[in-house]
Amino acid sequence: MDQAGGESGGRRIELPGDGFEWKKYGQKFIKSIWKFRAYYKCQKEGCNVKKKVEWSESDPHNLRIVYEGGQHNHDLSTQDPGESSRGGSSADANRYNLINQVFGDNPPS
DNA sequence: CGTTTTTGACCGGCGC
DNA sequence: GCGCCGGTCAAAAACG
Repeated sequence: MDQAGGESGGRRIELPGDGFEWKKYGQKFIKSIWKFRAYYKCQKEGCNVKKKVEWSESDPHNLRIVYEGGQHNHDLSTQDPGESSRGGSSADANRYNLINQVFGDNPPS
């Protein structure tokens, strides 16, 4: 990741930090929908959660993130203290109960 | 040195 | 039965 890459080439796409560590294990261009698809896996042991990122070649800013696997096995380490301590930290992780979350998705009408 | 990332290629499942 | 697609893995290279 950043530590090794040094960004000499520079990541082509900006990934929204969701508070978890993911390892990219695949990237492919789905011509069926004319969009790129990247596959990430949670790097926590016992955490078989997978993340899929899909974005269109013309709109790299439109990221559609889909979480798979359900819930994480470890506590969500949020960068913002207070948020997790805010009434029911477990509730925060609960939001990930929905197997799939979608981000972006803003087709101009 | 360790770690991570990137790309290519391969395989299985499904539909008709 | 066959073809096609999506998904995953492996290896190599580079950086601090």
